[in-house]
Amino acid sequence: MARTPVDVRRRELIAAALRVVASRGLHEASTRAIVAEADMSLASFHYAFESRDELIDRLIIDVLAKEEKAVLPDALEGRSLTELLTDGLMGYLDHLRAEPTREQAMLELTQHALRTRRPLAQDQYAQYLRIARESLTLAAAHSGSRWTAPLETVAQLLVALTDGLTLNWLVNRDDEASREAARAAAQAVASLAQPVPAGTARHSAEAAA
Amino acid sequence: MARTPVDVRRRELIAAALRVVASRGLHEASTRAIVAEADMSLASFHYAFESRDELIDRLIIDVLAKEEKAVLPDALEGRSLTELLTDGLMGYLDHLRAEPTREQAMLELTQHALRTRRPLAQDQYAQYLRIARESLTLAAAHSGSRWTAPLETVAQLLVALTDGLTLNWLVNRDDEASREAARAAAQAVASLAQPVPAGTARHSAEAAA
DNA sequence: CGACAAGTGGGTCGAATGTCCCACACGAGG
DNA sequence: CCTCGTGTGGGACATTCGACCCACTTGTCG
Repeated sequence: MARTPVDVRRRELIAAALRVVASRGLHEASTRAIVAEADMSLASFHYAFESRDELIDRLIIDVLAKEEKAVLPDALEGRSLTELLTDGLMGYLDHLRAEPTREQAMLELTQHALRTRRPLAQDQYAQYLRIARESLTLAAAHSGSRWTAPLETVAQLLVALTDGLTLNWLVNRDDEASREAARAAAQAVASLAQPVPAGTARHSAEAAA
Repeated sequence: MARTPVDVRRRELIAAALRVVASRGLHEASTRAIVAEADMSLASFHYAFESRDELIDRLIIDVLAKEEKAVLPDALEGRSLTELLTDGLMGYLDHLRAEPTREQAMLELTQHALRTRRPLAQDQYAQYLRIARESLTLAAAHSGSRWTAPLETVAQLLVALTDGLTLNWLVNRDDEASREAARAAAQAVASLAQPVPAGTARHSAEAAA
């Protein structure tokens, strides 16, 4: 009998649940499918979690917390804003291409939350917005530009774009078409900024988190 | 006993299914929930359709065919490209605000198709692309501009944007924020076009459907 | 060693699901 | 009138689901 403390079992179950959702979809992620993936018994499931719903909630929160990275370009100095944005989006596309099922799982979880736990979906979205804001601020600072539209608005635009590009790629799986669209998107977003005249550059402390 | 020919019963069932999906989500659209909504017996369901899956397929195809309209601006002459795009997106947002559950249902159906009937999802996406192309061509022609990026790419960008804005609004239900984002989006997309010098204007026959 | 909490396994419950069956009600066509 | 094909109703089926229960093992701590 493999005796394992509850909290590690919880982690294992959450990880297994994510794998099942990714590979077979949320509606196939039954308690039995999850425990099979985690190689446990049903009893262990309900020992670790009150209900399936609680696990799904935890899964959303968990997966949400680890979405930190991505999108942030590798911050190369001296590149134009368009280049930085393009790099960022391309990096995201690479990540998407590497783990498409994961991103599809995220989408399904968002939609599930939208029906049953709206606040969770809003938290998720707020997280994306924060990352977008930071990336945009950084990109503007490093390329010597400033946004002509409110940062919050540009961030919303960027998030909407990544969501849309994600769906686009997930549906068509057309790398080249998605890349073209991403390039155009970067150029379009960059048009919402203008160069800061040399000398009036504001100190980059504003670009912090 | 209400004797009804099969084909009208099929239509009624599809309509009822859409209402159920919209109000309660795809996973709650069981055969029983649907026949209850349509006020029929279970036998009528399986007399009209082989299986639930067949109904869902038909629902996707059906709902897909009726998505024609929207996004196309009311084509006012003499307005700038940015204005036309803004109008188009605003019109879409209004539509979304008027029938949020329907659009949410479309999203769920797309995602379902993505897992089980990918070609259907691709058809749906191709349909969106076609509408976007037509709208963009029309808008450029009426505002005396031409796209500096390939039309197909700009269309992909526009579709991605509407998808993203849809998700954004569905999650946050913040009318003003979404409108701001839409305005910024219109401006950004418009930056991918440039005015056609007077005199070199191409005949607008190219703008036809 | 003995008691007790923590963790495990297997079986089971009621509810819901998709599907199917069969006896019946009609209207049309002979 | 009878018959036959198209619908219709009310169950019934096996399967799956989430949840739970209880008897059990194992480590820990006194």
